[in-house]
Parts: sequence; C-alpha cells; structure tokens
Amino acid sequence: MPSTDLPAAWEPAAVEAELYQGWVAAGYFTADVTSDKPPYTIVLPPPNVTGSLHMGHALNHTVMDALTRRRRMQGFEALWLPGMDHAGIATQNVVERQLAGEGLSRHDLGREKFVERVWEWKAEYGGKILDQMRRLGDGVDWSRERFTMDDGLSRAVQTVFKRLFDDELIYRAERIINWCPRCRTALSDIEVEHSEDEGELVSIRYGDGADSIVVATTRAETMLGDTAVAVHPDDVRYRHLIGTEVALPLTGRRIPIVADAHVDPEFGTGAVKVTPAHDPNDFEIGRRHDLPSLTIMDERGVITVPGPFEGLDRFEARPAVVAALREGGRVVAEKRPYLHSVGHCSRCDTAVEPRLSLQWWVKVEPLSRAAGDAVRDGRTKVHPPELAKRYFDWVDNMHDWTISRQLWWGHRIPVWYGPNDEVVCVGPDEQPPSGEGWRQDPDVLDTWFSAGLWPISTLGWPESTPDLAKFYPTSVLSTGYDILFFWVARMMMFGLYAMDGKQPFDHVYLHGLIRDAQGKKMSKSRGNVIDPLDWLDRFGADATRFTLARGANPGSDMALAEEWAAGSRNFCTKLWNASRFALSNGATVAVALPARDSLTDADRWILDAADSLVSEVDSLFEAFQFAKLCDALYHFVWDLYCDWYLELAKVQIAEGGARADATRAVLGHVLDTVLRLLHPITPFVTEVLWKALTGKESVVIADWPVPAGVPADADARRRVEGVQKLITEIRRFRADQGVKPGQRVAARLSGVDEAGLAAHVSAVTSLARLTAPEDGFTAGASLEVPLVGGTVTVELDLSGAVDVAAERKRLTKDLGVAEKELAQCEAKLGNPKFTDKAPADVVDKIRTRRDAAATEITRVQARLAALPA
RNA sequence: GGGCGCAUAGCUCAGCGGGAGAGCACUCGGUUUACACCCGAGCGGUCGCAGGUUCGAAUCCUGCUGCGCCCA
Repeated sequence: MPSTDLPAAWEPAAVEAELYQGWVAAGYFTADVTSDKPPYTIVLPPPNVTGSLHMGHALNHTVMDALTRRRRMQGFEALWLPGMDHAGIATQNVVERQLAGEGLSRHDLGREKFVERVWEWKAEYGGKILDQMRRLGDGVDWSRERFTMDDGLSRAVQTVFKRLFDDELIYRAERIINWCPRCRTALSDIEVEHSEDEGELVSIRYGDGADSIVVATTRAETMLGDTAVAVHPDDVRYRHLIGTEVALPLTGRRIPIVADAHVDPEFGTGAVKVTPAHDPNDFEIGRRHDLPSLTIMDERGVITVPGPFEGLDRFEARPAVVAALREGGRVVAEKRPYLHSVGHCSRCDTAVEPRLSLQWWVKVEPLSRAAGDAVRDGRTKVHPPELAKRYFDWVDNMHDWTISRQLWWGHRIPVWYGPNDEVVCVGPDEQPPSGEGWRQDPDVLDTWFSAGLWPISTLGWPESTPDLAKFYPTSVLSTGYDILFFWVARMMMFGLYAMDGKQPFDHVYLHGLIRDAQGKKMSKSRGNVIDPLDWLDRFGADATRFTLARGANPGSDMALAEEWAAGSRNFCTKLWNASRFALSNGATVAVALPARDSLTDADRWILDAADSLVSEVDSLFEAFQFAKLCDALYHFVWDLYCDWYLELAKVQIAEGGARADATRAVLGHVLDTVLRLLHPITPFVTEVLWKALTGKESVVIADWPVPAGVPADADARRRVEGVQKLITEIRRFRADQGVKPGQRVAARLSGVDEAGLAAHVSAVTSLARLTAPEDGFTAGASLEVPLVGGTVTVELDLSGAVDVAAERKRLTKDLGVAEKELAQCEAKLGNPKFTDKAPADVVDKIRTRRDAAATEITRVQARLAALPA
C-alpha cells in the first residue's frame, strides 16, 4: 500500500556493497588538502597485514567512522587514513610455515629471496582486512592508503633512526633480553605476556659438609651456567661462607659465594644461584660482582654445554638435570607442581627464555617524559580520563626499548660495521660505506618502531608535505585500552620527537574490550568468539555497528551476544518502516516549516524533542559517549517518533487540508533530522532513506543538523504528555478488563476542557480505540485520570459485565503506590531537621508530592468504596 | 607482591547526594490501514556485606567479601 519506491523490507545484504562503491567512486572520503575547511584527521591504527577483522576492530572502526562522518557533515575536511603494518614476526611466521609445507626453510632461500617471497605472499593473501573494512562501511580515504614497508614510510623509519642515533638516543648494548626460542628473536618487555604456570621448585645442595649451601630454582637446567651463589650480606647463616667457593654439582666447576644486598633472605633458603647469562636479576648481580656470564643454550633453547646434556632442548634438559642431581644426592627438596609466573611470547605463546645478547635499544627517558608531559599539560586529552593514570604509570616508568629483531622481514637496521670495528649509521640519502670488510647489521627493527611513526609517516614525513601541514596534528587516536602502551605511547614519543614537540593527536579515545554474553573474554579455546563477518552477513553492517556503538561505554568492556545484533537489526527495520509510512503519507522536507503558531501541540512537541535530541547527540559525540548517544537516538525514534508522533500524525493527516500538509512537513523534517543524526553510526540504511526522502545526492555529504534555537513549548509538551497519560490509562483499563486491543469501545469523556485537552479528543479516541457515545450508551464502567490541569473522567460502555475483581486489583495497586508515596513524604516532612536544613525547593517538591498523594488516596478509596461487592 | 577497576531487575549495563532506569529475556492480550524484526498491557530490585558522614546515601568515606584487569 505505501506509494513509495522503497522496498517493503530493508535488506542490507542486497544494497550495502553497491552503496559503498558509490561513495568511494564519488570521492566522498577523499580528503582535499587544498580545501579551506578546517581539518579533522584520524589515522587508523594500522592493522596487521596477516590479520582479519575481529570484533575489536569492528568496534574501533565503528567509532572512527562515526567520528569522521559526523565531522565531514559538520563541514570539516575529514581525513580517515587507512593502511596496515608489516607485522614482522607474524608475517615471517606465516611465510615460514608456508615454506615448511614445501620442505624449505628461509635459510634455504636466503634473505633476499625470502623477502621477495614475503612480498609475494602479501600480494596474494595479505590485507584481507581491507576488504572487510569496506563491508563495515569504513569511510576511509583509499587514495592515501599506506603500508609500513612502503618506500616513503621506510624512509621515515631510516630518518628517525639516524636522528635518534645522532642524538645518542639509540645505542647498542649487551643485556639480558626476552628471547623467543621459536621465533628466534628478541622481544621487548611489552611483547611478553606473563601467566601463572605450573612448574617445579627444586632445592639443590651446592658444596659439601658444613660449607654446603642450598639453593632453589624452577629452571634447574640453568645451573649449568651458574657462576656464583649469592646471599644477603647481613644473613648470619651464611656470613662465614662469603668469599669462599663451592663446587657446582655435575660439573665440579668452583664458583664463589658472594654477598649481594638484593638477595631476599626471607625467600627460600636465603641463598640464590646466579646465572648471569640467563636471568635478568642474576645478570645485575653478575655485573656488580664482576662474574663471568656463561651462555648455556643456543638460539633455539638447546643446551650447548659439552657433556651429557648437550643437544637437549631446555625442557628435556630440565628433568634430565634434576635426575642427575637426584642420583648424586644433591636434591634436598622437590615441589611439584609449583605455581610461578612465566613469560610467553605474545605471538606464539612459547615460554620466553631470558638470554644475554647484543641488541639495539632506544633510550626512552627523554622521549617518554615528553610523551607524559603532552598529556599532563593537556595538549593531548585521554578519554576516559581515568585511563590517563595508567598511561602515566607506564610512560613514567618505561624501560629502555629493545628495537632489534633477529628477523628478515622488516626495516633493516641502517648501521654498517667496518673492518676495524667502525660503526656507521646511514641516513636515507647517504651512501653506505662499501669495500672490504663492511657489512650491514643483519637485524630488522621492531614493527612498533615503524608503527610509532604512523601518524607522521603516513602524511609524508620526513618531507614537508601539504598533507602534513594540513592534517597534523591528528584529531583523535582511537584504540582499545589494552594496547594503550603499544600505540599511544610510541606514537606520542616519536610524534613529539620528530615534529618538534607537536603532539601527534589532540585526543586519545580508549574503548573497552569485547566480551561474550557472560562477560568472558573471547578466545578460540573457549569457543565463544563471535565473527563480525557473520554478523555483517546476517544482520547487516548498520546493525553490527549500532550494536557495537551502543555497547561502548567509556572505560568499560562490553558483552555481546547475537540478541544484541538482532535488536539493532530490529531498530533499523523500525526506522525503515517508519520512513516508509512517512513517505507514503507524503512527508516532505520543506525549506521552511509552517509557522509555529499554526502547528499543533504534537507538532511542536516532536519538533522540540528533535531539537533537544540534536543538542544531546552533539554533546555526547564530543564526550565520546557512544552508548548514550545511541540510546538517545533509539529512544527518540522508537518511543517518541514511532510510538507517539506517527500515531498522532495519522489523526492529523486524516483531517486533511492545511493540517495534513503541515503534518507532512513536520514528519519529513523530523525524519530528516533523525536520519542525519544516525548516519555516522548506521550509514547504509540512512543513506537509502534520506535519498528517498529528500531526493538529494547523499546523506554522506549532507549538513549535520543544528538546533533550531526556538524556545521549547513547555505547554505543548505538558498537554501531549497529558494525552499520553490519558491514553495509557485507558489502555491499561481496557487490558485489565480483558477488552481486545482492536475492539472499539464507546466512551464518554468529561473534564477534557478543564484539563486543556479539548483539541486532543480525536487523538485520544483514535489511539485508545474509542468511539463516540451513541444512543443507548451505557456507562458500565468508568475511570478517572488525574492530569496537571484537572482530572479527566472516562466512561466506557463495555457492553457486558465489568470485571470487578480486576478493577479492584488495579485500584488497590494504585492505592498502594499512593500510600507508599504519602508515607515517604510525610516521614520527611515530619522531620524538623529536614524542613530546616534541606533546600527550600526540595521541601516544596516533597510537599507537592505529599498533597498529590493524599488527593490520589482519597480518590482511589472512593472508587473502591463505590465498587459493587 | 604492587597498582587499578567492578559488584544495581533472570542476563548485559546506565544512574553516582534528594521520586530505582534501559535493552534483552519473561507473562498476558492482539490479522489496530508503517512495522509480528511488530503493537498494547504487565511481572521483576532490603542497588554485595558491615560500619560511618549527612536532615537525606545505590550515589560520599572506611573496612570486609567476591570477581576482573594491568604491572612485577
């Protein structure tokens, strides 16, 4: 029946792809660097080239898209810049696995061929996520898509490395680092995840007789590399042993007993074995006491000490060493299982092996201080602000950063070593030294090193490009709070350093983590992962996005389940159907609305509500309150526009003439406003509907709504709310009396004029399914509805027996509510401390409530008394 | 071990000094001319526990219990 071109149902799958291609083809997302508009920039935290879209991405992308789409509509030159990072370890792992399938290792290919192979892999399989972003509707500027291994970005990496090197903020040092024996590379602290694992604690006696000493360890095999035993200098138990030597079991090697204040005498026996090459604390002890460092494993974690354990993996060597010690009577105690903290590689979950090794480091202190200061002095604001503390805790206590990785895929360290131990760092336009004996450092840089440059390198740095001038600093960086340290801290450090102290972003928005319906973390092993692609297929992009945005309360995680997405899909459908109704009834978007005084109460009420919705959505957007703004929109569309205004509009349109025309204009105006407000969150359905409503090109480039600035009509609102209450009470009465919802009931209203609702009788009649009283009308039942202006009495002809029991139950319930209210109010007013100390307006309000409750009680009691027995 | 956060309706969460809210779920009724992905009406909470501050506490403070996260 609707006389519109709109299909009867909203079917996202049928139109989303085409709409998206249309937007891209129209160039809506391509930022114009020559524009006079103020810039608004978001760089996408680059997803991993090996990755595919998960719910965390979907949430983050929804946020960024909503922010940029709104700003674009507000007249900003909005740039949302996409791209990917090269993910050194992950990508190398993927390609090595592929090679392994062919029976090859990367060493069989050699470095150059291997890197070629990675590029081939990227061309064929990499960047799946980019297509998935299109399905989500991401309004990114594809013309500016970047990859961290691109020439320009690589140049940025080399440039900043050289600068840091020359500023002595990059150095090379031999230290204990986190080593992944599977990836065979160093990891930074942040790439190590700790968990409480079951292991063993073995107590071993070193030396014999009175001079022996017992130490405990969870990594027994490391005793092969012990070069001392340490005790606390004040520990009377061992004071006589300090300076002596004991024989290391199994090897017989003699090692000293040293005194070190960092040993905790309370822990275990108070004596610790010292393995400087395989433990960070021991390394420090070794340094203080000038102990040798014995490396006992190779890069795969295989024992290299000549003897019975040589060639064993560390986890095979551990029980073998314990067994040998046990055999020699050296094991004093064994505790198994023993729960202790173990570090794991964040990429492959292998237990990290602390390893002495020569690596490149960033001296972070001056950089991290600047990164902290930018937030401290408000140049960059963190949302929600509570998380700033966590940021400070991190950047203010940051350790130097290991940036070299023993990989082939990545930015190679631009340092050459000469035949006479020369070390030359080469800048981007410099020729590396050549000749006999010169070689480049074989390692590459941590992926986060290039990712940290992302906000500047993508805009063209180190060149002074127009993009950089126009779009830097960026406006917002959005990411999950779990990777605050990865993205935010590093981008801040490098951005500030490279851009002379200009912060890389004005705002940092940190969203929560996605969880399942029970609030549990999603994980493959739990089997509770929800695939956003599945939702995109089944519910559409808009529903997926709305669900995510609606769950995004600042600082807190969100639980997701299919029901949420179904609810959002229902919301889109509701919007669709409401729009079909409006359009089929001739809703229009006029240049100017009819004069306000020619409009009805309902018209003014919904226009005022739409106006305040605009203000509310605006301030919520500014505060990154996505959940609340979604709720506000949902409530307005469903509970105000659909449930009430559309129903009232039916009555007004039925009047015909100017009234109907004005109603069509209001219907269209409000719908237009709502569609534009919703567009940043649900771009697809709003696009189709808005084009149908306005006939214009695209809501993507429409103006963002602004409040009309007309003072709200409080009287109209009061009367509409009175009408609503009256209708609801009649419906309640009908339901209690078992009257079918569709059945029309003859009714006589009185007191309507006194309540100021004379103009609304037809609305009440229509929405409460009433008919005018005719001859033979019998007022078999009646109800009273107290309103602000007066009480309206409704007499109904139920043409049958009144359900007295139901009526008594209803009235009794009403009485109970009123009595409770009265008791509460009187308790307060009877307390002189309350009347003395509470603000006058509060006391007045309670008095008013008390009086209303008292009146209501009298009224309801009278009704109850009048009921037949 | 250090730090942080959370405990409000069956579930997921808002509210954070003056009348306990939302979505979903649930119950009842429904071919009402946009919509059953819907309409109408309902049910449901001593706001974790114990103290304290206040005329007044879900809301502020202290302690406890339970859960979660980050760091070591």
